Amino acid sequence: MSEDTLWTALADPHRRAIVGLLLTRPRPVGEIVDACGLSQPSTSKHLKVLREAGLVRVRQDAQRRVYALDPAPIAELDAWLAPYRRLWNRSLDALGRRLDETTYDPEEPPSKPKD
Amino acid sequence: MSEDTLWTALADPHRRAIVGLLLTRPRPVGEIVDACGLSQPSTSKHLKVLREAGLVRVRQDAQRRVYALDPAPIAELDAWLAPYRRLWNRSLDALGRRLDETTYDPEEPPSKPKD
DNA sequence: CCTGCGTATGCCTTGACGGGAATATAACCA
DNA sequence: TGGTTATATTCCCGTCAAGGCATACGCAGG
Repeated sequence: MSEDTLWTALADPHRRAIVGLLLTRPRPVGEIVDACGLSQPSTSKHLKVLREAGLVRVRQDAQRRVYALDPAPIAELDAWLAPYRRLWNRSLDALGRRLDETTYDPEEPPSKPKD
Repeated sequence: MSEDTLWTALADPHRRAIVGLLLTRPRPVGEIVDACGLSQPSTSKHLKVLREAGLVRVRQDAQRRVYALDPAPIAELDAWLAPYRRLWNRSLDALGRRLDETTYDPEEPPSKPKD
C-alpha cells in the first residue's frame, strides 16, 4: 500500500465523507448512497478506491455488503504528520500558548468530518 | 481556505516532497527545483498551490523568494485525524492479544499500481 | 430455474491536473 | 538605461479521475 494511494483516496471530499460516515458505525452500500447523495455506481467506485487504500473492509451479509472503517492506514497518516505536529506545537509555544506537548489531546467533540 | 484545498495540495507527491524539504529549513525556489528534479515552472506552480493552501509562506530576499513552512494548516489535518486516531488506539488495544484478519475482499486481483 | 434485490463493472464524456517550453515580471547591478 | 538573475505566468497538450447510464454479477426466495 503506497502512501500515495492513501493520500489520493482521502483527497476526494466524497470519500472523506464516506469515511466520516463509517466512523459512526459500519454501513451497507445503500445507506452510504443515500447519505452522500451520489449515484450508486459512483459510490461503489469510491468504495473501491477506499478498499484499495486499505481504509475500509467489506463484510458480506446476504445480498448486502457492509463496509467498515479500517483504522490501520490512519496510523500512517499520523506518522507522516508527526514531524509537522512538533513544528506546530513549537510555534504555538512561541505564541505563548500553554499546551501539553507530550500527548496530543485536542478535546474536540467528534464533530462530523463532513466537507 | 477550504479543507478541500488543503487535502488537494497534499495529495500530490511532489508537493509533499516540497513540504518535507521545507521541514528542515526555509529554502529559495532554486534549491527546491534542484531537490525535486522538476522544471522551474512546474515547481513554481506547485509552490503556488501550497501557498494558496496556506501551507507555505514566502519571504522576499533580493531576487530570491524564500519559502517556509507554515504549520497552521497541519493543525487542521491533526484535528481531522483526531476521531480516527482514537479509533485506531482502541483497536490497537483490542489487537493487543489476538490479531485475526477478518473477512476481506476475496476477489480482489493483486493489481497494484506502482508507488 | 426464474425473478427481484443489492452491488459491482464497463463505456463514455467532460473537466481538472501536471508537465514542458516560451514568455513576462521583478529585483539587483553596472 | 540596459542587462542579468530569480521567479512567476501563459499556452498547449497528454493523462487521468469523476460522474452518469446501462449492464452484469451474486445472493436469496418462490
